[in-house]
Amino acid sequence: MPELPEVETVMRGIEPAMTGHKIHKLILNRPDLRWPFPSGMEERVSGTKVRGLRRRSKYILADLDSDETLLIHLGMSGRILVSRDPLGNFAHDHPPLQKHDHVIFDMENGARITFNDPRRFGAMDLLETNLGDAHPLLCKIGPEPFGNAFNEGYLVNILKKKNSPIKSALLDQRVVAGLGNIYVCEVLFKAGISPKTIARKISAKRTMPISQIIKEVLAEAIEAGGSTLKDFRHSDGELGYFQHRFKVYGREGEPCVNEGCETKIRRIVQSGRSSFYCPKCQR
DNA sequence: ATAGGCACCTGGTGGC
DNA sequence: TGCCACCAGGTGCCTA
Repeated sequence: MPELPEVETVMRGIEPAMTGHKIHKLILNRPDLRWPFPSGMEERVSGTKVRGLRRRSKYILADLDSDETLLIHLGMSGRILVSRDPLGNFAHDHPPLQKHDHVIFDMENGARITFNDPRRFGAMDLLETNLGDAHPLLCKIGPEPFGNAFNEGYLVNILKKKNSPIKSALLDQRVVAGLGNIYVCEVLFKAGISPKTIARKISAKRTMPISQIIKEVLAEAIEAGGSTLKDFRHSDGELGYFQHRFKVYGREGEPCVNEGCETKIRRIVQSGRSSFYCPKCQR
C-alpha cells in the first residue's frame, strides 16, 4: 500500500510519541517479517531514546541514542497504530492485541506504537547510524523527489536511456525514490503520457515536465495525509490508510475527469500490475 | 548491465 | 454456506 506520501504521513503521525522519547520496551511477537529480525533486537532497542525520525524513500528511519538506526518498511499491508486517549494525552491503557500485531513499541511516556502487517512483506532492521545510506536496502535507491538531485535534467537524461515502458521506469526505485503503482498512474495521467510508451521514445519536450508533476502529485497526497492526521485524535489512531480519491487509479470504466473528455478509464496489466489510464488523454 | 517474471504472504471480493 | 479464482499500495532475486 504505502507509497512515499503514506510513509511520510505515518512518520509524522508517530513523531510526537517517539521523537525525544525513550522506548521502554520493544516487543516482538514473532521472529520475523519478510526477513528475520536482527539478532538481539529487543535488547538493542529497549531502553534507547529516539533522537529523531527520518524518511528515505518508503523507509522510516529512527535514529536511536545507542548510535543505531531502526529501519522500518511497511511492505504492502503494514499499518501503525498509536494508542492514546481521546483528549490526545498518551494512554496507559491499550486496546487488546489484534491478529498480525507483530511488533510493539511501549514508550516510557505511555504511548504504545503497534505495527500490524497481515502479509508480512514489511521489514525491520538495525544498522549503525553512521553507516548512512550504505545499508544494502538503501544503497541502490535513487534521488528523493523533493531533494536537490532530482530535477528536470536528471530525469530527462535517465529516461532517454530506459528501454522499458515509462510505467516500469518510474516504478524503478533507482530512477526516483518513493513512487509506487498508484502515484505512477496518477503522474502519467497528469503528464498525458500512456503507461505503455517506451521511455526512451518519448521526446525530451514531453518528459521534461514529469519531475515537476511528480513533486506536485506527491505533495498534494502528503497534504491530504496531513489533514487526516490533524483529525486523528477523533479516529482510532491508525496511520497509513488515508484515502483520497484518485484521478485514474482504481477507476476502470469510469469517465475521464478531464474537462470535456468522458472517455472510459482503461485498466491494463503491465508486468503483473494494474495500470489505469485514459486512452484519449494519454498517448 | 538491463528488463521481465516470480516469489514471498494473507485477506477481501465476487461468481457459481 | 462453501469453494474458487482473482485482486491488492512492494521489492529482492533469478533468469535470459
